[in-house]
Amino acid sequence: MARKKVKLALIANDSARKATFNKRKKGLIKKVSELSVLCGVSACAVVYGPYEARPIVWPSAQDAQRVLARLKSLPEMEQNKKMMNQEAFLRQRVAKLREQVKRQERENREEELKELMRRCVDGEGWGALARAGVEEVTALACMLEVKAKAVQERMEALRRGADERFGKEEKVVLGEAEAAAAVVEDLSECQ
Amino acid sequence: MARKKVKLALIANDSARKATFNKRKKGLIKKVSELSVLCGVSACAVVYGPYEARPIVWPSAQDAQRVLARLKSLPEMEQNKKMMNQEAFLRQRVAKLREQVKRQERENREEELKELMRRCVDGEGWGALARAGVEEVTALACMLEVKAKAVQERMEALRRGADERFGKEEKVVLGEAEAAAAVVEDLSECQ
DNA sequence: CCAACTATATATAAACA
DNA sequence: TTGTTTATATATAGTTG
Repeated sequence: MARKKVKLALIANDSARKATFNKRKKGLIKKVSELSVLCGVSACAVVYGPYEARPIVWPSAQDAQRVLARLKSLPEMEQNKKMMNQEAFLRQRVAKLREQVKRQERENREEELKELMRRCVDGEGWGALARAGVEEVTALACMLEVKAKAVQERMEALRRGADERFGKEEKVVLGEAEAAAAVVEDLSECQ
Repeated sequence: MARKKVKLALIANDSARKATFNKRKKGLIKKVSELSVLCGVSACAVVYGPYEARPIVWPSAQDAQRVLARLKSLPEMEQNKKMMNQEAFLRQRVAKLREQVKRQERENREEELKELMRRCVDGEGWGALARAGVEEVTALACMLEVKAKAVQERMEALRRGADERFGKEEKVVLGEAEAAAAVVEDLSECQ
């Protein structure tokens, strides 16, 4: 950020990397503390340096421990169970959706639509729509609308069913499980 | 840090504080990720916002858990010294990653649609929609609606033009080409 | 390697849209 | 209010001693 723009990649030169590390670590801590003070929020940062055995932590270990406690409070079994339940539930709904969509089919126009689609994905691209006759394209538009509506309605019904099926408490727990999962995923970049 | 130097204290004005929070949260996450990449170190940040139920975490929950586990193994005295506000850091990371995923999905939407269409016309039939994931089908529905609308609008404009200019074949063809282009463009409205 | 010193790159507070 | 733009304040890469 000075004298020259630095490419966002591991700094090859060893001493340069260390120097940058120390400078930026300091700046980062400052930023965190400023955010915390200016906005009155709880915030923390942890940096495991390759040059230090222990991580630099700001502002306190208590916050980190609280986070850990929250994550731990979600039994993994519970999480997996509920996630599986949800997945199975969704699968079931998807199966119903398939039938619904099938019912919407109108055999006569099916082949027309398929033919147009075939042209769209087979070299011609979307321009195939323009090259098709006006009536054909109009029919396609109509069919697409019908199909889209059917799919969306099915999706909504799916969501309503999910809401009924899962009680409030369960939903909260589920949300927490998701949050936990998200948290777990997002930390993957930390060494 | 601009226009005027800000005193390091809680920002009294509520909206100003919120604005600053969002700006600095973003900047902090960027700094953390840069430090991590440039120096090849593990680092994370957690920000508990007063505006969000869950903390912003960077870079991922897995790393956070590892970091937290490591911190736990440290004597408490040590912890207090080195701990940073991890939860907020982690929250930020999650938000950032989600944005990236969103952007990527948006870019790929066109291809996904074509792939789905390909499956529909290549043996699987409409059941391909059902076998696709819920999110995929929902996105498809959105795209179909947008495309259908674009096509119909173009067709109407085309007909109006045709009524005015009796059988100018060339003009009509040109209009249809425009319609094709419009259809492609309008996908940006999806999610 | 550290500290200090610029020249630039970034971040961002206010002003605007 | 949310998103841009602008003018400054900060952060920091490369340099020097």
